[in-house]
Amino acid sequence: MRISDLAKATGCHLETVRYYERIGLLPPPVRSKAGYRDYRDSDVERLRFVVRSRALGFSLEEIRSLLTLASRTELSCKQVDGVARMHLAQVEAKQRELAALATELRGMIETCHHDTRATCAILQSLAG
Amino acid sequence: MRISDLAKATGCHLETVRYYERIGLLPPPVRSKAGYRDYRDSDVERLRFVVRSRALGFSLEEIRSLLTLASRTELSCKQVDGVARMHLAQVEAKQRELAALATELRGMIETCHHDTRATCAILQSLAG
DNA sequence: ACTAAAGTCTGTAGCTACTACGGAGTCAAC
DNA sequence: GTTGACTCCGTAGTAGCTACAGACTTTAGT
Repeated sequence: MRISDLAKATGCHLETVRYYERIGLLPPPVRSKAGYRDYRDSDVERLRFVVRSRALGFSLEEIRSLLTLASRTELSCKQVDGVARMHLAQVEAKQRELAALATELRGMIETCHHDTRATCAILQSLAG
Repeated sequence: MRISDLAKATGCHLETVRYYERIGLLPPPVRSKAGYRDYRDSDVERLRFVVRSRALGFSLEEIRSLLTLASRTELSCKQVDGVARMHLAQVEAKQRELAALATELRGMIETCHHDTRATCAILQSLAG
């Protein structure tokens, strides 16, 4: 399977596949005589895992950890759970941050009387 | 006023001040004989505007626009309003995205029976 | 067999918004 | 005069890609 097939099978951008290999997130695949990358089904699985984890907002470092953890199937999944909970906590923190932002932005926008910029409530609010 | 004073007065990191100057967000200030930057009160105001806008999540390009708009005090603030509303819409979009993420993460975490990694619902969910 | 198009290779540079460094010069206090 | 704090500039690093350029290979069509 060539790199474009892998990309299609996973929904991952082709250049991103090479990037993931470069940073060691994907193992270097076998090469054809001409030097073309040749992927297996297991590579599709691994990259799917990465793509799905990225879609859930995990960082590449978190994904690296998850992949390492996943490889030892016989051990407890406590640490996996830990990574997921930690990430959820970060997402929730970001949610609170954005909620505060949105409230403030809405306040600013509502206060504006749509007059000239000299008296614009938005600009005044941004000025502090 | 020297750069560290400006930084203190605005809560902006010192190196960030130089960065903002380099990218043209702040005007190059007068220099002392020895080449040290010498800031005025108007620079404090402008940088405060930038810092506050950044805290509200505006991008540097949006801030650049806002600063340009703000300088023509006699004109309507319609465009200012537009920038703010656009930004709010982006924040709200991000909120929806994070809400979906959080829901999915919570589902994953709750489904996990805390057994071995081979049967871990989190890992299975990430695998697709 | 020949050609043209499509695919692949590597390495490098760009993006956002900073932050950190090295090595040199400057200023203020003791 | 010397120590320490400050400032200067230019460059490189961060995350997570994405986009080239220029060379090579494969594939499809004639």
